[in-house]
Amino acid sequence: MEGKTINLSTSKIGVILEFSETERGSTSPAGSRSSGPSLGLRARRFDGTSVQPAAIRNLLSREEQEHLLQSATTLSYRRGGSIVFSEGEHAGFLYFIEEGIFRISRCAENGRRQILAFRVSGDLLGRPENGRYVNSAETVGPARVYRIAWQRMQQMMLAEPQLQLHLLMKAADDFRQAEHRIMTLGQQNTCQRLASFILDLLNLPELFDETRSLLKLPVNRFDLADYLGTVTKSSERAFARLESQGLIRRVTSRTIEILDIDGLHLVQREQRRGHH
Amino acid sequence: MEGKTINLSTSKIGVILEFSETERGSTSPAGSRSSGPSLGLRARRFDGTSVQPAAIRNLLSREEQEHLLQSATTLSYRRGGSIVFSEGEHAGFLYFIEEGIFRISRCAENGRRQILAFRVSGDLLGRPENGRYVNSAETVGPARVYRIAWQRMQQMMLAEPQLQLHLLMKAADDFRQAEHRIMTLGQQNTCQRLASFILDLLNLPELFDETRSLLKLPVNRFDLADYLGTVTKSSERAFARLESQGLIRRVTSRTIEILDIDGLHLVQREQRRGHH
DNA sequence: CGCCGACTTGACACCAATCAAGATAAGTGG
DNA sequence: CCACTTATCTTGATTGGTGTCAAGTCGGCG
Repeated sequence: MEGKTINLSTSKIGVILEFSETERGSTSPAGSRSSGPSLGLRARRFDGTSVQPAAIRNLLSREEQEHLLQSATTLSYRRGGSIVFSEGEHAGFLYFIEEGIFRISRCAENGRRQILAFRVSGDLLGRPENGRYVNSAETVGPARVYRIAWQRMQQMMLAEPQLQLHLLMKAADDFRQAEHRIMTLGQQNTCQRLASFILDLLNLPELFDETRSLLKLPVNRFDLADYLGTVTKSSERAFARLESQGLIRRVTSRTIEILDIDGLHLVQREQRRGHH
Repeated sequence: MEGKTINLSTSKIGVILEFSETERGSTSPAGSRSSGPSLGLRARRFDGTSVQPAAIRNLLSREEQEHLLQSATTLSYRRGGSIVFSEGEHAGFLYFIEEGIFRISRCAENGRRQILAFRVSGDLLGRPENGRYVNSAETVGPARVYRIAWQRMQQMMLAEPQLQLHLLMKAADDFRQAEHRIMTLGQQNTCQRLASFILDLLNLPELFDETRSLLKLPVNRFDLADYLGTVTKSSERAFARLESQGLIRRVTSRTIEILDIDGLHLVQREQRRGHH
């Protein structure tokens, strides 16, 4: 499960681990699983919020980043469904996403899984709570991260106030995204949530072929349902509804053609219950 | 609307403003309004998560806190429904809650209001996004805050890394609470959400008279519905259901008797759809 | 007393979850 | 290369939950 040494384009890293797919990535009774294409995501927001990525990424100078990365280890994941860390584990590391999509999930007391968020390049994984991870992180397709021990991280934060500020803004950033999700889950029905999800994905150039208006869905139906807070049947119905309204067209199960972006925005704005 | 000078127990502050109630606190078409009793909340988490408040509050030494507060202005609100700041305004200040409950809300594009969170003593209000507030903050009953200009705050953060760390942990704290809400809104039906809300409130000694098992609800039905992501009718139905199951008893509209805490926990754990 | 706001409830239509079962695609071994 | 297995995607029928509209009740206040 480890050993192969490769070069990371943005920095020189010591130890490199290479993960092969070892197990099913899902803790859900639904038995979710993800596998996707090779994705090279940019540091663009997953949700629709307008944040200048550069302003956040450039909080650290080139040298500081290099310095930070000298304490880091790179992990590569070949496939989707690989577990980065699991809910309840001792939180040893902070992870920086270099490439790929990750799903952040948590199991409710009744056993149902909720996908709290998807994370993309430039995002952080693994904030601890009382020394333990409270969420699980798994890959959705091939991915690469580098990680730093939290212990080391804390030392560096004390020495480098800028690094703290970086983390602060990242946390605030994730917080805004979480608020966005609260709005979606609190006010929109399944169909609207799906429309919101699609519109979010359109912001990722790696998934959206703008010339042909084709969107590649990075997740399967189980993951999608667990993200939208519903079941596969309902998300399926939502697809059917959007298609019947002529807003999208299902090409394959993982590819949809976007026919009417403005229409999708209108769906979002509707009152929760049909049309009034 | 201003002028009266009083003493703040924890520090000496220069300018003191006293707010009288000036307007309806709601931007919702539902026309929500809150008024409550005088509440002196401790720095205890609103939701059920276990966080050591002391560990967070004591990040700053007594002297540092005093120093921080010398740049602060205290605002007092006599009643609920007072606007601290509104969504879209220029974000001039960071607010520290000294006493009282606040609701954090945002208007969706369709005009519906969502209450994202309630905030209590020890929490922060007014994180900006691109220089503007993205949420509105209003009082829920009498309250007192002190505020510091963000410009001043940034200066002090550069000089005091510990202050940054304090804010970082606060942001992470709010983030955890937001994740908790995502779980609730994504997986639970209205009845379960109400049970969760009630269980959260039981942690606030100011609202829960443990000896008589009486809980004072700090919000009206409109606020409650906007918090649970539903309408008054449904939250009312949820009350009726919990009452018919013998878990609570409605004494007045703002007071309920808690009959079976364990039963409320069981309701939370149910599958979303009834009983299976 | 009568107004007014907030709380409560009923009737109805629609949405969503559950249980199933069929259809499609992908991977596997002969 | 084809038949088989397997996983995933898709689709009905039923039942219960939820939003909308509307009407009625309670309590405070002038």
